[in-house]
Parts: sequence; C-alpha cells; structure tokens
Amino acid sequence: MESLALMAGRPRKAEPEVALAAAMSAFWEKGYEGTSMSDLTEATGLHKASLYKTFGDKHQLFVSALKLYFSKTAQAQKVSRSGEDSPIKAIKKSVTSTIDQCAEGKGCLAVNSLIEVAPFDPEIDRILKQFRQRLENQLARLVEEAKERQQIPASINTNEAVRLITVFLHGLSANMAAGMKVSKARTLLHDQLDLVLLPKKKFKRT
Amino acid sequence: MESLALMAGRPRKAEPEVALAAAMSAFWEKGYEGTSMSDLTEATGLHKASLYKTFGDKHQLFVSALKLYFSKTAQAQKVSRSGEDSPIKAIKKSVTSTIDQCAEGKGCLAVNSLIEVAPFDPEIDRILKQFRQRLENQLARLVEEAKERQQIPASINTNEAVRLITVFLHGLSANMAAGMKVSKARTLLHDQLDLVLLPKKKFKRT
DNA sequence: TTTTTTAATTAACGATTGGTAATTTATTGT
DNA sequence: ACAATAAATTACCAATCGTTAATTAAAAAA
Repeated sequence: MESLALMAGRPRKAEPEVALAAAMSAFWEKGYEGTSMSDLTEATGLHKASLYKTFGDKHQLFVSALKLYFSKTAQAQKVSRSGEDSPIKAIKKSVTSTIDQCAEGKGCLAVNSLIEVAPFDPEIDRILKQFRQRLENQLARLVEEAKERQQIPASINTNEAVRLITVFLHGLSANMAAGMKVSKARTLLHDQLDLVLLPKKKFKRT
Repeated sequence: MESLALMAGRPRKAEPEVALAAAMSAFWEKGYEGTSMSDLTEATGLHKASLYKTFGDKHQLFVSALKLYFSKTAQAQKVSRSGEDSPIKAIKKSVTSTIDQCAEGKGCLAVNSLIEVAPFDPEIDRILKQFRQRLENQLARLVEEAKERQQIPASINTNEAVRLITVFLHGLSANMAAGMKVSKARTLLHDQLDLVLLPKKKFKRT
C-alpha cells in the first residue's frame, strides 16, 4: 500500500491533515466545551461519523489538534529566529512570533486550554506542561548564550528570567483573547524583555 | 414592608446573598459553560425554579456573581493595605492579596472569564474592562504617590508600569488555574514588582 | 379560620449534546 | 461484470442542556 498511490474505496472529501487544521482553528476560536461536534463538522466539512472514524472521539481530536498547534507554534518560532546570530535578538523574534500568532481576539490555544481544560483534564494538563517545558528550555538556552556573549549581565538568574517572560506571555495571551491589539502586546512584550534582561540599578528607598 | 421584619409567605431556605456567593464559587471553579443549572442548584441548595425567580436566567446570575466577585476582591485589597502608609508597600500588599485569592487551582474568576466568556459576550466584556480600569486606576494612584515620596524614580512611566504589573498578574492567574503554587506565584510577583518599580542601569550591548 | 402571600417542589418542555449503527455511494482489484 | 474496500450519508440513540408551568407547603394578615 503506497502512501501517495491510489487506494481502494471511495475517495475522501478532505485530507485528514487539513481537517485537523480546521478542527484546531475551531477549538482555538471557541474553546473545548464551546466547540460542539456540529461546529467541528461545519469547520472540517466532514460528517460526524467520519470525524469519529478518522480521529476518535472529541477528546482525542482535541489532543491531536493541540499537538498540531504546538508543532506549528514551534516551527513558527524556529522560522522567525532562523539566521539570527544574536541570542538576544533571537529571543525577541521567538517570543514576538508567539504574540503574532495570537491575533484576532483568539489568544493562544495553549493558554486558553490552560485555564479552560487543564484543571479538569489530567492528560491535557500533562501535554501543556510538557510543551511549556520545551519552550522554557529553548528560552533558557538562548539566555545562557546571551550571557556567554556578554549581551546581558551574567548576574541574571536564567530560570527566573525565563519564568518572568513566559508568565508575562501568558498574561498577554489572556488579554489578546479579550481583544488587546497585537501592536499593543508587542510594545508591552518588548518593555518586559528589556526589564528582565537588562540590569537594575540600586535605588535608595525611604 | 420592613427589610429585616417578617414577611408574608413561606420562609426561604437560604438568603439570596449566601446563595449568590455559592453560585460565584461554582462559576469560579468550573467556568460559565462548565457550570450547569444542576451544578448551581447543588451549590446553592436552591431548586432550579427558585434560582430563576430570585436571579433571573443563568446569564443574569453570572453577571451578579461576577459583580459580587469584584466587590469582594476590591474589599480584600482595601483591607490588606489598610493602615499602610508607604505607597510602595501598599502596592505590594494590594496585588499580593489578589494572588492569595487565586489559591486552590481556581485562578482568578475575572481572568478565567476574560478568556472563556468575554470574547463571545459583550456585556461581560464591558464589565470586565470596567473592573480592570478601576484596578489600574487604583494602582496608578499608588505609583504616583510613590513617585512623589521618592520611593521610586520619577522617570518611571506610570501607565506602562501599571500595565506591566496587571498583565503579569493575569499570567500568574492563568498559571495558578493550572496548579501553580501560591508561594511560587508570590515570589514571581515580587520579582516582577522589583523589576518594574526599580530603575534599570545602562548596559553596553555588543 | 379563612384569605393572602411567598417560596418550595414536581414535572415537564423543546433543543442540543456527544456518540453510533445501518445504509448508500464511489472507487480499486480480480 | 463482480466482489472487496473505504468513505459518505442518513437516521437515530440516551442524556443533558437551559427554561418554564402547575402545583404544593408554609408562613403572615384578615
């Protein structure tokens, strides 16, 4: 059985990959509970029974959609910082691409799910934690590189800096879900990056 | 008809205020769509029909619960900073009380709603924006006071500082909804406050 | 005691939910 | 032409959703 070759049986209306991408968009826009099977059939162009046959039940479909979201996000970050030699610029490009992906009042599927489904769904919780760890490791590596190249002070605590950035990203995502403009989010993000990655000066308190 | 006096008719099983508080907890824990009318009857001890008679439909009940949440939050902040003369300490106490309220893996009802319902519900969106504005005005006032007392440098942009704090708070709330410990959140919050309210030093980039 | 008032309770409404079985349509292999 | 295969399609399932009407229970007022 060849992958590209002709197969027996009635030909499918849509490739599973594009149907999954459509399902991902639906979940992203309306949330897990907010997306009904009818919404999914409308989004994918497939009928209920076909969805169940191809992807299993709603939960399994959501898991697949979430994983697709992660791979797309990771690839977008990779692309956005490709060819960038400066670690600190790579950080900026990487996190900015995350923000850009949150456009159109949808926020970030990962953060939305963090609030909406993770508290009641151990499997989703595990997947989200895993993805978050990958993102944080990636950022930590770049911070360490920036230190080595003396772009930022060596006194900075890498893990703390990474946490301050990712938590802030989550906050931006929440606000973008409720309509914050991309331009506003980018400005705030760059302010935060400067704050976190540049050293502070002693200041006498009264 | 006196407010505290006896009224004709069968006595009610629970005061509307305590029923509303119970409904608020239910929405807080499970979200708007995730909380069914059955959940609400169980939480309040009232039957469906009584809930409709007392609070209107589910949406009106949610609006009332959200407003109760705001008044409780505002009061908690007020109490936590009462008697505190130092503006900068008042800021810390105020925002820390917000974090403390997010305990037990529920996050903050306002941030949860920001993601889950605001994008599809103009009325909730308006209420949330209004509440957010009140919180930001409160913080801005304290930041200005801190400047006047020279606790923080006058060079700080008040609105920007306030935004960096509130967005970070939203990020913390999202993470606490998914299980981040209160102690961890408090540590990160204090790091962020120091970052935002203390001046940065010039650093030579390569 | 009877009337009035208010809330509790029961029962039911149509619509929608996630999920399946049975059947039909369209293609490949023999 | 005739199976074999795989997907589309239709119809349907029990359960739950938010919501409401009708009735019953318990108190105050007459």
